[in-house]
Amino acid sequence: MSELPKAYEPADVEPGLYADWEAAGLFHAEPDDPGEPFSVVIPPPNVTGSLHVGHALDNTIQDVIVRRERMRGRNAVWIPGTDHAGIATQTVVERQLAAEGLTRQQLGREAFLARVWAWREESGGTILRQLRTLGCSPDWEREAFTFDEARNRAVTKVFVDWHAAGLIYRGNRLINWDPALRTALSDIEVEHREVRGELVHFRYPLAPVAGSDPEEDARGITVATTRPETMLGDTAVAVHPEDERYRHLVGRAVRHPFLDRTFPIVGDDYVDRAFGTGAVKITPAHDPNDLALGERHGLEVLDVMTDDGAMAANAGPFAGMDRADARAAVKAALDEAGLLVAVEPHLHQVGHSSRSGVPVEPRLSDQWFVAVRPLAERAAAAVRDGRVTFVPERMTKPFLEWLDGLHDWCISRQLWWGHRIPAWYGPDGEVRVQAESPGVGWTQDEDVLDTWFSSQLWPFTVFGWPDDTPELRAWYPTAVLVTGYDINTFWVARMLMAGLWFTDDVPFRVVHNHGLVRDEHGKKMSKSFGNVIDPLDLIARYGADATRFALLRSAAPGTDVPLAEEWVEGAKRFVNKLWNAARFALVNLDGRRPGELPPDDRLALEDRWILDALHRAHAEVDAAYDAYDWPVVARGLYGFVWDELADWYLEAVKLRVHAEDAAVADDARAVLAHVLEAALRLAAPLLPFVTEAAWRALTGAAGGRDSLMAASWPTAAGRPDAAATEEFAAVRGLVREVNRFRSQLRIPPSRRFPLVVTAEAAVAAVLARHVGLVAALAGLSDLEVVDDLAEAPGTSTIPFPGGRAQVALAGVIDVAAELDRLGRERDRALAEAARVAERLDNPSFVDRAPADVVARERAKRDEALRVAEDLAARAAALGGAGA
RNA sequence: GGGCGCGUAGCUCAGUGGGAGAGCGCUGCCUUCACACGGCAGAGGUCAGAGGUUCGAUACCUCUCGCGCCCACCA
Repeated sequence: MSELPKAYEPADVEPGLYADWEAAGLFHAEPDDPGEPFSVVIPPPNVTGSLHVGHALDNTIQDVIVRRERMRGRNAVWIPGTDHAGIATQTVVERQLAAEGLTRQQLGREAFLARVWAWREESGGTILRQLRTLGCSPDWEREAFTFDEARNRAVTKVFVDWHAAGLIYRGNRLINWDPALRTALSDIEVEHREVRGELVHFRYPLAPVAGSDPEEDARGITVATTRPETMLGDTAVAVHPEDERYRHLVGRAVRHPFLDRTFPIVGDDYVDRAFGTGAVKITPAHDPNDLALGERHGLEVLDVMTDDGAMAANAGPFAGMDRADARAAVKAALDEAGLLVAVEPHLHQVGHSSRSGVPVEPRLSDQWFVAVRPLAERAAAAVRDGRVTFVPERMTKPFLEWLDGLHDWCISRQLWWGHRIPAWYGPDGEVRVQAESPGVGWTQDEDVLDTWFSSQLWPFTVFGWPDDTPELRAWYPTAVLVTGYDINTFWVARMLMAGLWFTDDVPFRVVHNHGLVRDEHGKKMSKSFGNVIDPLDLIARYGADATRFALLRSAAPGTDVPLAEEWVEGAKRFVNKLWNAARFALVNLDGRRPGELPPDDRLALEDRWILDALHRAHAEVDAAYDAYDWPVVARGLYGFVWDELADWYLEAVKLRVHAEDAAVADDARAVLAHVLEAALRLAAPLLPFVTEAAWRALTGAAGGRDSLMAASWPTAAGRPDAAATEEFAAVRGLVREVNRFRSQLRIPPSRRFPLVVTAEAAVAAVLARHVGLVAALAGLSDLEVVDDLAEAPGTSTIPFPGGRAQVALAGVIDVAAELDRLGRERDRALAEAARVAERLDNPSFVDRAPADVVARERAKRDEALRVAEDLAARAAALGGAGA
């Protein structure tokens, strides 16, 4: 009879619903649609990518936010798109070429780019398609790409404008060079890794001067270095000017042992006298500190390496060697020349390219830079005055500190795939920065821009900037940026800087940082470790809802997200539970649709209680949604649906929906329909598929625009009723106690039996009002409530808010087990009483603690003592009976 | 070197200045008319350690130990 299958099968439901939503245009928004504008832009994934579990988390969060805002009546839009990902994409296509035995140089720039575009056309949409299976609801009609025509126009404008403002300049500066990729990198593309290296001590002989001591000259000066190969580019030795050991040598020169040149010993207080030998070899071309020192002393700058990290022609006998080989060769040559003094192991941090993994080479190079100071200051101000806030808040401080220490940003890359730099070089060496070529004879800069240069403009270029569009006016600034904390520096900071500069507004009001998805033991997922979880696989086996739920359940803001496949399985069970709650409703509602609640005087205790529980769950879940506190959202929904709605309310309401009295049944159905429907709405953003399927069945909605997606967000779903909850707790307490007996006595749930409960007046009154309910829930054939608390063997005392009751059970119980239990409970009660009594004996407590706390403690002590007495008496009685 | 986070049940984690919790796992019983992707019952914790504040600390402060992350141009 049921229209719904017994078990929820996501694969049968999800694709159809998604297609229906999309066809109905439910993802699409126009700037002049009704409602307060609300927007989110996707952190554009690399076109090369496919959906990994981190994307799944990031996009689930965005989807949940956007879906809820739509339901709240906002004119919400979520902009999808991809990033051209300069280095990553170029590498992928180069690898394909390599498989064909080709290089990009062989192809030439134009042909190579054509090839990348072709590849992008073919497989660039993969990840966005995969987002659909996850249930994501961006406005697909607004898809953008960081390297399309519109974005290119914006990038060029930004470059030209910043150049005109003096914020972009070309300079010969020390940059991070990736010798494998043969391009410059920015500082944040360098990862510092600890490396076991060597500190090599060697001597530079002094160049003799008139009157110098030949012995001292030969002994020279000993320096220490982790990079012996750079000595080929040394142009000075530096000592601390007040170092007694070396002061007399300042002004002398040393002779290079392998190259025909000499260079000076200089005094500079940059030198740390305590480190190494107190004398430092200076290589201005390959070390930032050395360069700074070199500038102070007018030193020569000798770049001794080539683009691919080999020693250059000026490296004498070492020319042509790879820098790693040169390191060993120089060391050997020093040893042979008798100049090697000592080699000691040395642990230190070495910068590696985050793109290719090879050690970065600091090199002096002609590159384009963004002068970040003025931009960073504006960004920091926006954070400090609260125009932008971070969730969680603790991300703020490191962000500000990072902005504070920011160096100029090297934005030129020696690649082909990317936005071309709009700088033109004239025949006479003149440089012009402008969108179009100045004319014949001018050639454009060969380099492209750092990928992040275009990504930083994303929140406004997706809305058509630099044009003044309706989209930009309606949806900018965006509401919240959802991203992992790991790219706050790469991306978030730069969007903030660019956004403030060009739009005079923040690009987003909230930065919501989530963590990284890890395995269930907090380990990073990696292919080599074999602990990678594929979200598409999870979706295929457990469904999108379960995958979303499992992710968000652990996704506390800013905290890494542990995930195990079993947990997704658990989430699926929850989805199935919700489904079956809907099935139950469907078969019992007898065609009734959710609508008005019956008047208060026709509500049963369980109705009033579940409405109170709904009220509390609604408040909790709503607040958690607002706070981006996903675990609390998930727990709140889970607890309400499973523990309260399914385990108690549905059981309780069965009595009445099956009642002969049609009016009674109808009232029960009304509440059931209302509560279930409200729960579906509250869960809809997180579990869009199962809730939609259930909601359609429940409401008879036709689909299309008649969708839960387009339904309104509950505002006052439940109603507070603390008294009902307290009264229902008495019912629950008694039912649980009976269940305990049943379990202990191994009485099957199907077997019904009569029960007599003796209780103190207050409790008896409550229970007497609900004998039918208790009997139904506890599976009793008959329930008698006696207003006279009696002590009897084989009974169980149940404390209730207003007093106690005792359950007397017919039949034989396991005396030994019961005595054991009574003993333990009595010990517990006595320990509790003793602890509370101790507290009450303390005059300071009685004086200083609030009166209600003291009163509660007194009651607690008395109750514990009484319970202990009861337990003792019952144990005695039971012992007597059993003897 | 600087900054941040975390140590609570076997595992993953909530939590609060006055009653130690959840999910999974584990044990026992149950084919109860929404669900065996289920129901009921149960076992299991010196809340890392020390000191301080307080009438009272798992919670607030300090320190110690352990784990993790980010940032950083000391050769």
